[in-house]
Amino acid sequence: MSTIKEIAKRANVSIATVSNVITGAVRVSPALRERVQKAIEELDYHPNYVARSLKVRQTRLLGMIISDITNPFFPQLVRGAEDEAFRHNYLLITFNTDDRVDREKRVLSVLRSRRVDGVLLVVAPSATEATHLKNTVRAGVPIVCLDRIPPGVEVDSVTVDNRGGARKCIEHLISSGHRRIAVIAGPRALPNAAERLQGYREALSLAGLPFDPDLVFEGNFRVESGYQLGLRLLAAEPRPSAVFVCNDMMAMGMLRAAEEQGVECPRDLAVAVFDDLPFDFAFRPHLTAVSQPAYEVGRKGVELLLRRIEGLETAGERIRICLETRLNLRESTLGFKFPAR
Amino acid sequence: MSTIKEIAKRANVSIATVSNVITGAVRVSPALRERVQKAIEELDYHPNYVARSLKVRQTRLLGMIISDITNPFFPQLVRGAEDEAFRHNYLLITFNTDDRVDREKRVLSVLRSRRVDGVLLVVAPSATEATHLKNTVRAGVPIVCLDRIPPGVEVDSVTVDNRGGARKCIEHLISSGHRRIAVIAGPRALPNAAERLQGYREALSLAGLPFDPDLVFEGNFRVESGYQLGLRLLAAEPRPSAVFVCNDMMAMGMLRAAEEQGVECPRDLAVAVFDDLPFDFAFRPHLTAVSQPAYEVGRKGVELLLRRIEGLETAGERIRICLETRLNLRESTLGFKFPAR
DNA sequence: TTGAAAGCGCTAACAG
DNA sequence: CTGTTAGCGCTTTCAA
Repeated sequence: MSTIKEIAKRANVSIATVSNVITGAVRVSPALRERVQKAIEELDYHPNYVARSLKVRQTRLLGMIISDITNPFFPQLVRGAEDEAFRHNYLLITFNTDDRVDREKRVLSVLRSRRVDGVLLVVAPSATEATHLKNTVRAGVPIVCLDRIPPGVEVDSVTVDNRGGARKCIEHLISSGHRRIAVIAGPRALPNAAERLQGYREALSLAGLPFDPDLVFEGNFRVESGYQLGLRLLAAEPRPSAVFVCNDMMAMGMLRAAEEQGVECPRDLAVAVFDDLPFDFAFRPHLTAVSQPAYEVGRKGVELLLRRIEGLETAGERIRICLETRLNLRESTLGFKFPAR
Repeated sequence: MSTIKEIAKRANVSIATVSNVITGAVRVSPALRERVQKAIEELDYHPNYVARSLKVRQTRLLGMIISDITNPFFPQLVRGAEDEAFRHNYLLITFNTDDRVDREKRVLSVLRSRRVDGVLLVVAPSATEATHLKNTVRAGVPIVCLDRIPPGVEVDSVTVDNRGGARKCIEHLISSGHRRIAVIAGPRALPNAAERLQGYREALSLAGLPFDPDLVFEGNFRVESGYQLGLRLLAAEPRPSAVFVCNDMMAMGMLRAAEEQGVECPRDLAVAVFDDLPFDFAFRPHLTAVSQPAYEVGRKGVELLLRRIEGLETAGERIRICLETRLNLRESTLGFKFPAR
């Protein structure tokens, strides 16, 4: 690969001049500019961005840490971030932590060595305090948290209204006549899981319905736990007429459990889900779902991060953006009919 | 952020010694090593990998170019690549091209400037010759193509056996008694789409069945085209008893079309798909599908790429790895019953 | 405008 | 074993 020196020699100018035509920061006479451009063309020259990064102390690299790209919520998120980043000439380095804090720590350390200009982070749930996050922020690496807000750390974030989304959803079930509404919740250590459960309780309380702890089944957001809890839930006496499942993965497990037990949705059981799969229309039945603006979370996350990086936001003032959800009503709840008494 | 100089000063050693304890390449006495490590700890020092990259002419960065992370085939692919890369201390920079060649060109140029050590590429289909690929290879940047092999370029690749997978699938339909089997194919410009169609024809031919061009519907791998072609297909007279859809996205469109037209699968129509969605168990009906080892394609792609980078493979000899598919039989075809005559 | 030169933070001879 | 030093390829003063 050719270097700036070779271009300079071939074009008979100094390396400074080559640099000037490339960056465009300083005016260069048309004659020289043309000679330089010709040389660049002929040698298929691609300026060494590593050297540039070292010099200008800016890599235009962003780290993106998520839990698992294989979880259908994340591709949209990542795509939104990538599009926005690329638009501003930033590149994204992505990582999966599988929600493990040790992975997160290691990745963050790697990213600091790489001198990324900023980090987009979907935090791994963790009971212990987040010193690795604080260290990173203190070292001057801006972090924007997506989807989840880590407790006890002052950090910018873009999230969705989990509580409100869940509440709307439960209100729909209540107004459809349901009274015994079970919930398959996420791990309580995850703030947004907790918020969804809170929305559930809030809706009940607003409607004057009692909260029954026996109707709360706490899972871990994975398919398998949805399946196991689904089995337990279906065995409850009397069986709830509706379930609210707090994420898509668990919903799929739950649906499989129902199928196995010969419980038909929506005939025997209304099901509503937090998270709207992009492929819902291929499901039977189509699921009533709280839809999150995942693409927008990623896009806005980068937008905010870049403003931080460029110092456009007031230092010391954390920004929290919260996006709205939408409730999509479909047959998994609309198709349920209460038996005539 | 602190530098190697500051560590050296604090530990009272030369910067070379600091470098030596970090890289571990040269022996350092325990006393000095300890002092250095203490200094690193205290200053929360993270070696500047940018500077290192410049010096050693190696970034340990891999570019990964896919068409769209939002397409459910790719997350697995990317995950496999990322896991394998990270295991070897390489990082992945990912891009979406939406199958547009202009994007691909631009991305490749960016990656060359970034001095990535290698590129994993899912090529955008293109009629024109791939000079940008050739240039990149000629410049010494190893490329491994995944999933698709660009025609006319000598390049390593990891793909799956599209032809064989399709053939197995059609053979299953034939042995189930189907004779009028339609196919919703991918764009013929895409080699793997062409291969799937070829597998279809091969199976027919092997079974001594005639090939009917009217039963071939060429789409573009997107949901919408599956839907449109589905409508046309269902209107054919006499209606085929089975359809083979050449990717998951089109299958979903096709299923929607069937639902709208009141054609029930598998009662009225058997459906088989190339691509097995990870969420098939949530679908009704469960789909008979040709499953691709996407994770493995990504993983093996990185494995091969790293061997190239490290010069372990014979130069000038291109390597083509082709992975097997698996046919998963499910109710979308098994549930079909031929009417008694 | 153009060019000479210093230096970004690190590694790798090389000398001691 | 430890330290000195010359770059890696670029940007950016500063003088001319």
